[in-house]
Order: sequence, then structure tokens, then C-alpha cells
Amino acid sequence: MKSQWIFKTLVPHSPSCFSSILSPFKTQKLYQFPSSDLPKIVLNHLDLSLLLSASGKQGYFLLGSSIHSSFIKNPEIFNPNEGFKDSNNALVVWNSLLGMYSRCGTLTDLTKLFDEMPMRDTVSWNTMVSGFLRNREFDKGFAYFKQMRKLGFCWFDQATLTTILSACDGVEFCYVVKMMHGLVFLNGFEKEISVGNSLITSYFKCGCVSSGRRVFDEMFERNVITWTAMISGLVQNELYEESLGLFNQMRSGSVCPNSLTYLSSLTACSGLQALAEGRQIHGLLWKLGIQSELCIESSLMDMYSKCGNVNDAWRIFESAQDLDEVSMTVILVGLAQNGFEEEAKRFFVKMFESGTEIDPNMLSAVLGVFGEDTSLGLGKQIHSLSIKRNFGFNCYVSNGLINMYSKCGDLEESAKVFTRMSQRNSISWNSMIAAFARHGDGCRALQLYEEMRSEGIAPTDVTFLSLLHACSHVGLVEKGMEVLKMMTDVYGIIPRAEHYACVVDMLGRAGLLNEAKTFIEGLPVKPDVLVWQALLGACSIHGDSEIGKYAANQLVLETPESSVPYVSMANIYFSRGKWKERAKTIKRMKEIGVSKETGISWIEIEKKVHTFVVQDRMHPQAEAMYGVLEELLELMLDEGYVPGYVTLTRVRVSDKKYSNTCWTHGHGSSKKMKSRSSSGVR
DNA sequence: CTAGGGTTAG
Repeated sequence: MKSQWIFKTLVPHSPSCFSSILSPFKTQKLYQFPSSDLPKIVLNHLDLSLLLSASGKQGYFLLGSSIHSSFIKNPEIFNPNEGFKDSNNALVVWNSLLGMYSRCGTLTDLTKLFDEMPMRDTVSWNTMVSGFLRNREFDKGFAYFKQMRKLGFCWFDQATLTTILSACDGVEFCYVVKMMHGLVFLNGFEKEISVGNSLITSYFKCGCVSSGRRVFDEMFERNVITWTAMISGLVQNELYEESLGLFNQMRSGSVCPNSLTYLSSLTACSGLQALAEGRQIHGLLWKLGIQSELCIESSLMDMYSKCGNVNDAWRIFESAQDLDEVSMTVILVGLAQNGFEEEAKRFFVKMFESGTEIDPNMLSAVLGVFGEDTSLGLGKQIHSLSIKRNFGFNCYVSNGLINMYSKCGDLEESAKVFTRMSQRNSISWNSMIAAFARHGDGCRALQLYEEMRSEGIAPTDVTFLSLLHACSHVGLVEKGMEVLKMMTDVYGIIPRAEHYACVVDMLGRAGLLNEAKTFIEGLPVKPDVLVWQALLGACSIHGDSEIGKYAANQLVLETPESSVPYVSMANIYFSRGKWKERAKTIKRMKEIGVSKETGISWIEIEKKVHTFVVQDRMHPQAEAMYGVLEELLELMLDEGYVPGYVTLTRVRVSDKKYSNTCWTHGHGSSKKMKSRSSSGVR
């Protein structure tokens, strides 16, 4: 009875209506259709094909294969005089079955059915091609394509082309796309709008931007999909400005944007951090009344967060009627990247406790929040959660774990995660190299880099940044210079300012201040703030007032409002005992009106956050704390630790000769702390 | 045939 009801109810609707009605079948182990119910009662061939296609799209393998089994039990439905009457009608059903297996990814069933089918047409062959390609069995998929052309049973059509093109989603398929493009022309499909759309999409996914543009320019006719494919393709290739330009061009034309177009344009605004444009699109969405679609809301929240406006993002979040994994991840990352790291972590815990489905994306996002000042406890819990949920295969999650452990101080656990990974991408390698670098193990960092090369993984600019960082902290100056040379000569990666700053830092730390200065002077590009800061920092370490002054002057030119050059110079003079110069520097700093934001630290003890600044004695237990600190410092001095000059000037603990406070669980500017406590975000 | 989120350096 139940099945009859379902069939009668479903048939008139479009497949997208099926999901809620069919959902009980997803989990049910087996659904037995009483053989008498099928198909004589209510279903004709079109009904069945609709139902099968819905089963495939929703992944209801059990329902789909139950329908198949009822065919096997009632073979008479394929008789010309009974069931489907016409062999063409029967073929539609056969093809729908194929499509169901293809979408469910059960390729053995798919092949078996295809081989057993009494007849096949182009749709059958296309389904085979798409089934294998969708499941990334490229050789088999292309083999079917070759076979259908060679045997001449069926000539391919435009659907074949779009099927193959949609499988081409990376640079490695560039040549396939070009081949297909050739076939398009040879077979006269160039006026077919869907084919053009597919070509655009595939070219952009393969990174062939100019080819994608050309297809667009040469198209005979363009619809929403054409424009949207173009706008989103440009976004995927980080050409945000061009993307927004095209969006504007589209709006002044005759084709109307749809939700998807707006989504892509919002992503472009996020990429550009273009708040004004983002707001304008928000306004357009209001006018259209589609501002509260879940996808749109997620995209808006993302845009506001990336533009540094979490408050607006939070407002949307609070007013949203629906939430899902994506929108929660968006707000989590938004909080984290706008200085609310603790809130982001708390948000995650709350979400978990309230039973929200946690997906791999969300896990990797929360792992990205962990920094030096985080205790390992929560990180380990997240690790165990990822094991329970079987997310170990996911590169993003594992990479996040590597970073989390290394930032929280457990280098060996990072290495374990790395070793256990079955699939590694370049970020996995970069993360592990960075982990060794962070822990001062330059040798293992370099060793891992060699391994990476022998595995055939191409290093990226970040790889070299980590390597330079590693060399810098271990004093491997020559090796570092070699790394820089290799980066440009062997891999053709153009160094960014960060790379140069790293080299300056490396030379400077090693005490080669003159070499660092010469290096900067020989740079092919104008040195930026980072470079000068690195030089000045090195001068602070070594107490070099002459080069320090040079660097500080350059820095003042670059960032006149910054207090860094003045403070650093004052510290250098202090360390050299040049009291007059120190006083003069501080006086000038005050005259010009720049001031250093007070550094603030905080620690969370039993869910209460305690904040303190330099020489802070406001806390009721301050004396006891300083007592402990002094004891710790005695121990450090015994171990041979030499307090740095910079910290000496800023921090004095009681009236002892040494000073320092490294005992923090968080640090930053007072401004940041203020915004943390005054915000309503909890 | 177009579509919202995630991991790396400092």
C-alpha cells in the first residue's frame, strides 16, 4: 500500500520534490516492492524514469536497485504488448536505470546492466562515459567514448561533449579540453550554447583563462549560464576585478542575473575585500527579495567577514532562519580571522554539543584557529573526533592537524599525522616543513624538502618561505642563499617581499648586518616595510645603532605613523648605554605624535580571563605572581638564557637586574582586547 | 552547461 501511495504522489512532481518524501528510504536497509504493485498499477515509462533519476540524484541506491529487481521479477513489462508497449519506451527505462547506477557510483552494476541491455543508443553510451568519469575512472570513461566513435554504433552528440568537458576540472585535463574544442568545430556544435558554456567552464577550471575568454567572445548567443560561467570562472582564477566588471556589463545588458550569478559576484567582492561593491550587491538582493536564501546568506556573511566586518556578518547569522554546515563554517572562520579566535573555538564547541553535523570542512576550519597560545586539550579532542568520523582521508583535515600540533608545541605528533596520511598535497608538505622550521629543526626541514622533490611534488613559494625561515633560525646562511637561488633558477618562482625579508632576517640574525644591507641595496624591487623591519630587528638583536638608524629612517619613510622605528632605536641605544640618544629618540617620537599601543597579555584560568600589562600590579595576587616569575627567571638564567635587550627596556619585574615576561597565554594590542570584551559575540 | 564554506609562511 505504501509504495502505491508514494508512486501516485511522486509522479506529477519534479525530481527535486522527491528528497523529503524519499528520505526514509535512504537509511532503510532494503525496500521490497510487492511485485504486484509494479508497474501495471500507476506507472508508465516516464514516471519510472523520473523516479529512477531522482533515486540517482539523491543517492538512493537501495530504492533504485529495488525498482530494478522488481523489473527482473516481472520481465513481462518489457514485452511489446504488455508493459511499456514500445521498445523506445523500454529504452528510456533502461537508460534511466543506467543513470541511477552511474550516479550512485556502483560501477560494477552499471557495466553489468549495460552489457545485458538488449539495445543501446547515444544516451546509453553517454551515461557510461559520464558514470566512469564522474567516479574519476578516466581511462575507462574515455575508452567508452573511443569505442562509441570507433564502432560507429552511435555517433556522439552535444551531451557527450558536455559530459566529458565537465569531468575536466584541473590543469591536467587541459589537452582534453582542447581536443574536445576541436571536435566541437569538426562536428558543427559551435553554435550550441550548452557546449560553449561547458567549454568556458572547463577552460577556466584548467586555468586556461584566455581560451575561456575567447570562447565567450566568439559565442553566437549567451544566456545566464554563459555569463555566470564566465563570472565564476574569473573568480576561480582570482581575477576578481575583471569578474565584477563583467557582472556590471551583464547588468546593463538584456540577460538577467540569477542567484548563482550573485553568488559568484559576492565571492569576487570577498576576494577584493570590496566592501562598497559587496554592499551594493546586498542591496540588489534585497530589491529582488532573495537576500534570505541560505546560499546567499552564507555568501554575504563571507563577504562581510573577509572585508573585516564581522559584525555585519554576525547580524545576518543571527537573523538567518536556516543554518547548515556551510553557513556555520563561514561564521566560524569570520570570527577567527577578525580577532575572535577564542569565540570561534567556543562557537565550534557549542555547535558540536548541540548536535550539529560536523563535516570535514568545518573541522579543518576550526583547526586553523589554533595558534601558539592554545592549549592542546581541545586540539586533541578534535583529532579524536576526526578519527571517529573517519575524516583521516581528508587532506584539509590532516593538514590542519599537522599545523595545530606544531603550533601547540607537539612536533612529533605533527610528524605522526603527516606520516600516516595516504594522500598528501603540496600544502601537507609545506605544513610539515614549516613545522620543523618553527621548532628550529632546520635539518629535518631541509631533509623533508629533498624528500618532497624526490616524490615529484612541486614546491611552491610558501615552501621556500618555510625553508628560508628554517635556515634563518638555525644560522644556515649559505644554505639559505642557495635555497633562494634555486627557487628562482630551478623553479622560476619570483620571490616576493616576504622572501627577501626572510633572507634579510637570516643574514641579520647571523650578525651579517653589512651583508644584509648590501643585499637590500641589490634587490630588483623596492624594499618594503617587512624588509626594513627585518633589518631593524636584526640590529636590535646585535645592538647595531649605525645600520639600525639607516633601517629606521627608511621605515619612517615607509610608515610615518608607526612607532616601531622609534621604539627599536630607543632599545638599541639603551643596550649600548647611549642614554642621550635614547632620550632624544623618545622625545622625537612624542613630538611627532606617534605612540606605541600598550601591549597587553591575558591568560584564561578556570574560565576567567585575567589581563595584564607591563609592570602591572593591579591584580590582587600580583606579588605572588612576580615571585613565581622571578623564580622561573632564576632557573632560566641558570640554564644559560640571556634576556633580550628589547624586552629588557619594556619590562621590568620588581627591581631586580633582569626582567622579562614570557609567561603569557595571549598577547596583542590593547585595542584588540577592548574589542574582544566589548563585542556582543559570544 | 552556471552555484555559498575549509588547510600552509609572517
